[in-house]
Amino acid sequence: MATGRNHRPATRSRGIPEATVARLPLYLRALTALSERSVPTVSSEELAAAAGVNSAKLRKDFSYLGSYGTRGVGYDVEYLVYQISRELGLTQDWPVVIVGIGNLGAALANYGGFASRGFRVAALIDADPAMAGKPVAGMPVQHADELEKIISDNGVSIGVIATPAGAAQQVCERLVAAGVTSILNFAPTVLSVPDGVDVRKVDLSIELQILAFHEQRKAGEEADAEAASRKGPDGDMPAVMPA
Amino acid sequence: MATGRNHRPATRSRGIPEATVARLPLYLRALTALSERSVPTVSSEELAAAAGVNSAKLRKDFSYLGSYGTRGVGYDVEYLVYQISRELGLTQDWPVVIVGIGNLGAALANYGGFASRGFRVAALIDADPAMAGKPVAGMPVQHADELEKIISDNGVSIGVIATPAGAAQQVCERLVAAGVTSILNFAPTVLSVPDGVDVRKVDLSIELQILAFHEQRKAGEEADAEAASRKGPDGDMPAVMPA
DNA sequence: ATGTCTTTGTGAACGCGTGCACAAAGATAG
DNA sequence: CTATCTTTGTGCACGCGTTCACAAAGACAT
Ligand SMILES: NC(=O)c1ccc[n+]([C@@H]2O[C@H](COP(=O)([O-])OP(=O)(O)OC[C@H]3O[C@@H](n4cnc5c(N)ncnc54)[C@H](O)[C@@H]3O)[C@@H](O)[C@H]2O)c1
Ligand SMILES: NC(=O)c1ccc[n+]([C@@H]2O[C@H](COP(=O)([O-])OP(=O)(O)OC[C@H]3O[C@@H](n4cnc5c(N)ncnc54)[C@H](O)[C@@H]3O)[C@@H](O)[C@H]2O)c1
Repeated sequence: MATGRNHRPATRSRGIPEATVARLPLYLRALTALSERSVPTVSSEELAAAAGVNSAKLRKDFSYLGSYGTRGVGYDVEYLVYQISRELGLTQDWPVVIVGIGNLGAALANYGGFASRGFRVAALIDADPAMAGKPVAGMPVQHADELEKIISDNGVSIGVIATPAGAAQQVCERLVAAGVTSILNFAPTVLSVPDGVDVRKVDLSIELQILAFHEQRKAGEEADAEAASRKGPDGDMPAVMPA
Repeated sequence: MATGRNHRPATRSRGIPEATVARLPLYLRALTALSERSVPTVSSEELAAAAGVNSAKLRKDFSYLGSYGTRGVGYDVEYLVYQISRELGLTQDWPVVIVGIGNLGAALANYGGFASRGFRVAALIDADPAMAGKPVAGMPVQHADELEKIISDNGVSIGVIATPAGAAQQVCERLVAAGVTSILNFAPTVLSVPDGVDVRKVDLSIELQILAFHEQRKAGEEADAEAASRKGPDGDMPAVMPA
């Protein structure tokens, strides 16, 4: 994702739409749960309910992968787990580095959900000399000076940034220069990267603000319903622009 | 967001599209940075670059809020900060509770970015009796038994779930029953909620899997380019379905 | 073998979001 | 006051994603 670009123009990789790719992990999680309960087959209706999506959407999503269902029966759970895993690239091992081992970075390092799929934390990296060598989640933190060597030695292509916002762009550039081509960014900044590098962001603050917007709207609608008969339809908005 | 529904059918609140709402916090962040540098006005082109979006998109987004720009000049930074803050509901105080004070919950509690906008951590809640009373981020953890009282006493309408996946749905139901109408979910589960309750999810595992997909595709394209002349266009896929 | 019944896979319609391109607005200079 | 120049606000077209609705496919019973 390059500077200022946040939607993929023609990246329907092998014809698989981006929106579908984003839902495959959801299906995979639901299927894994079924697999653990030894359920042999599942219908699109049942699986869709478990994944929290529309069944027509699920069938269309699967149709991009191929015809893996059996009409009148449904989908073979184990087979579908394998197919989706393969499509997502989870049949191979993905070494990941986490940069910035503070509150959040340490929590991520301790997170078990990493290893559960093919992701393996290859190294924890921090710029603070006091952190170097300290064990976090049973793994010694390495100094940022080693970044390039770590990436190269372990063949890391996915990096997680959990540094303060001010350091994120610089860390990003070092990661990319060292060979990382996918970045998961937790710092509240827009990252600029060259073409061919994917960036996904997780931003708590943005999520909360979106919730606040809808929350305010709900409160406003209640108030509107109450005050509807008293005033005009327009609540309170200065029509003129100051300054 | 009700069970299985993940896009808002007719929620263009006052005509503001959901996609626009999701970008407003991005603009707000860029504008705040400009404001701190005492920049008086900014053009759509400059602001769009700072926020990492297309300038036409930015102008269209702002047009949903009203005509706040001046042709030939641009937008007044301070005024726009105020308007967007107001639109997002950030001019008021939003008390938030965090449920599940483990690795992640503690990191969230320690996160400074919460208070920077109108969000205030009203309480930290955990089910573990050993946690009760223990200070985290300078605040005593309260036991889950107190959940309903805390929500009610503080007028909390936004809840953050950072419990294990198995507990999330149950915690969610208690939050909703107690009056919470917006939930930010970090647990890897699909939450079922009644109409009128918004759920947003943050899922590290899904983000990584999406990155892995594109990563695999990049690697595959390189391999394809290399092996293009040797084999047919279809790499390796069993055409038959087993079992 | 034939019929019934379930469920998939997909064609088609629709709506939303994006980005182009330009007319209108207003600032600024002469 | 007029001309020029910059930048906004938006009409329009296009493409993606979602959903409906149904024909085709196959399982299963008789
Ligand atoms: N804590 C949260 O819950 C939370 C939530 C959302 C977003 N964030 C964001 O995540 C980031 C980290 O948050 P945190 O609470 O862990 O902060 P923190 O201050 O606890 O940790 C940051 C760590 O990054 C290290 N660091 C600084 N510069 C570095 C560099 N150039 N290279 C390598 N390491 C470097 C620091 O030494 C420190 O250990 C911040 O950008 C924050 O805004 C945090
Ligand atoms: N740690 C991460 O980086 C990370 C990343 C992504 C997702 N997650 C998810 O976030 C959640 C929390 O992760 P974690 O690493 O902090 O786990 P954790 O086990 O460290 O913490 C979970 C906490 O929730 C508490 N809890 C359990 N049941 C509860 C209940 N019914 N009510 C209130 N509290 C309850 C536990 O006592 C514990 O303190 C998990 O669902 C995990 O999958 C974590």
